[in-house]
Amino acid sequence: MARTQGSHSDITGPKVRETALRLFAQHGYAAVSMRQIAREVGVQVGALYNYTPDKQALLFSLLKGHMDELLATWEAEPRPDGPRDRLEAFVRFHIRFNLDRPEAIFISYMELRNLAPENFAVIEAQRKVYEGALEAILRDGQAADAFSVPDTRLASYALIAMLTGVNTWYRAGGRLSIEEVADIYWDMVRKSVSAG
Amino acid sequence: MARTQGSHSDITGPKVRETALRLFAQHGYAAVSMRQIAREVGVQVGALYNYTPDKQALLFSLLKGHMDELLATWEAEPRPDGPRDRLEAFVRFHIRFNLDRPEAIFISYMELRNLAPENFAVIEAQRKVYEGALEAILRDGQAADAFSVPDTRLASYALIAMLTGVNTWYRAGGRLSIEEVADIYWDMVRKSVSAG
DNA sequence: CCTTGTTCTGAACGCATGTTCAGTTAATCT
DNA sequence: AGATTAACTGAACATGCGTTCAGAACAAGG
Repeated sequence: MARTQGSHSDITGPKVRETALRLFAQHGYAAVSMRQIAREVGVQVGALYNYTPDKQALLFSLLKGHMDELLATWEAEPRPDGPRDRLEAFVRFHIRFNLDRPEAIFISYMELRNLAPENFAVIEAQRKVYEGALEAILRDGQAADAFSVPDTRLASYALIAMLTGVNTWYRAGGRLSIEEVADIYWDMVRKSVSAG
Repeated sequence: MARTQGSHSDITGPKVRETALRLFAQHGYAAVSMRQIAREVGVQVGALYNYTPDKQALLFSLLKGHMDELLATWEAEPRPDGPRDRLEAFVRFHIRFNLDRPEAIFISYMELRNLAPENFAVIEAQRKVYEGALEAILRDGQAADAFSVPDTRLASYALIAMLTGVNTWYRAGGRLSIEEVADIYWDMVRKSVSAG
């Protein structure tokens, strides 16, 4: 046997990526085999290599695609005036974006160490750009006396961790909507950087 | 060849655990082989099985030991009066404890999914006990009007994530001491649960 | 010194891994 | 309809995996 009925790269290609994303998120990159991905896609393992040069490139491509989307979406967001509203926009964007694609978020935090060094450097640089946006907001707010944040670098780490943590417990269909969650987190963030 | 000079279980045993902890933290459980552990310990792979029935038990033993220590140490901590001081004690304890053993903390968050289901249940229950202590503090503080935290469950998740995130960036010998870091985090936590 | 028990080696087991490739079939183009 | 290209199969490759075990070398106790 060989090429199967209805087979097409426009279908199989995305399917490979979706399946890999799901399995990597579920079991971890190292614990997932190419054969396992192939089985769930519905092809033989050799066929996967029409869509990725190797397993490592598949992981990198998923992470890179995710980071590109993150940065592009953030760039396209409306940019309110004033540090307070800007911070609120960041908080709500981050929570919404994260909860909309939990698997991609998950592997982009968990599988960094499974990236080859040169791939890691690329993703890490993109993450720094994104997190730098938050720190810039804090710095501006501090300079304008809108916030009380002596160490903006550290505060940005603290807030990012807090916001990203939402993915560890939130499940769609729970008792809170994404908007309600964002409200509560924004309230805590707002107070944490206030003069208090 | 067989038993080597100076070999003793009091030496090799801990060495196996330390090495496994370090390698699991560095590369992930699934990516580390028993042969790799053996090589760094300085024995042949078969010798490892004098110290663990299998690889899974080694991971579980490390996580279990860590959680036992966490709970025992927290129980032994002084328990100040009043929600405010109690929260401060928790924050400072958590940061200090985490920064003192970054590798154990790291794998206890990253390798949960590599635990067999029955092992996972044990660790998860212990973690709930620990995180429950934070939520209890928040609940008491809310009841006593010391805090303004409408959703104590969610707030406990948010704070735990924020505090645990310190391990992702803190490196010993950096520009801030552990005490200084704890001061800054406590300031943010205090404000985030205040009436603001 | 000799025995007993501990600790380790070296080799093997069966199986899974990532990757390659010649050959085959389906889809597409002329 | 025939030729060409795209998509996939099935099998193979070398390597690595977790685990087991008989036997050898060491340490400890009498």
